[in-house]
Amino acid sequence: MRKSVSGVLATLEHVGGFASAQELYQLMHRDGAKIGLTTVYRSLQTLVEGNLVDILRREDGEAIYRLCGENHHHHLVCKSCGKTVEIEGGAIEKWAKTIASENGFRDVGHTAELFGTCANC
Amino acid sequence: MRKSVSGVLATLEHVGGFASAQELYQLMHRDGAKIGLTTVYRSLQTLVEGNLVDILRREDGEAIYRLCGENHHHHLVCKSCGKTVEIEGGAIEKWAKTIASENGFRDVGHTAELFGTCANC
DNA sequence: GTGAAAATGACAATCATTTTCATTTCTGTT
DNA sequence: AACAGAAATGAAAATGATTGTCATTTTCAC
Ligand SMILES: [Zn+2]
Ligand SMILES: [Zn+2]
Ligand SMILES: [Zn+2]
Ligand SMILES: [Zn+2]
Repeated sequence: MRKSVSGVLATLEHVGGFASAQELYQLMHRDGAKIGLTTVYRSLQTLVEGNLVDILRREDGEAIYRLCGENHHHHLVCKSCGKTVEIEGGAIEKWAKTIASENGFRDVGHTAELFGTCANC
Repeated sequence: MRKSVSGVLATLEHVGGFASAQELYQLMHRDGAKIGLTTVYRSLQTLVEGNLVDILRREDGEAIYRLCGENHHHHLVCKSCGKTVEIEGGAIEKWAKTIASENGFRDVGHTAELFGTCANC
């Protein structure tokens, strides 16, 4: 694996959760890495193509990345105050698998997010 | 309701499924409507705030809109050839409601999409 | 009719992402 | 080592959706 790619991968491991390309770029620079923003984008693309990293979207459309195989969960987000609860998605995982096999699909991933108004709002 | 807002709403009804702001703007112009792109965005924002319209994201991050309460379904998309299957999401609807009430959330909506490789690819 | 307030739209600004392209680094060959 | 060609890099420009600005128009209550 290219040095730039493994550097981005290491940074993603270090943050633990989600991070955008811009955030990763800033983090790497704060740690003294000499990598360009373009290369961060290219490395992320490589990692996504190699199924090492998942890509999802923030609510504003910005792409965020996370390691595959990590503690997989979903989110329940309050539209008003932003409060976020991490959700175990067992039921959804099962559903995704069922639907996939019913339709002859392989290597099926999924996104699922819940959003509403929390008790305080 | 403002004229511009109901115009956007009508266009969204007419297309039936998902549409981006830019697409709606073009459609409305093709039909002779004199509405600015800015107002299309503002009307969509109003509709989303009024819970008349849902907002999701295309894979490239572009925002797409659809009427709430319409024949609600999810998608199973082939990453390779783009083949798309519409999915009845009964199990997900139930899951969303359960999670929401367990966490004291109200007015909970959700997004859920499946993506993989179809039998032909 | 008057004037305040809301709505509109042209245009500019913003911001993530992609493209371009010149330069640097790598890799194998003589 | 010297060389050539390929791959990788990054700075800067281009792109494209979305948002902000602000002068003008429309609406509405009095
Ligand atoms: Zn809240
Ligand atoms: Zn899941
Ligand atoms: Zn396919
Ligand atoms: Zn659903």
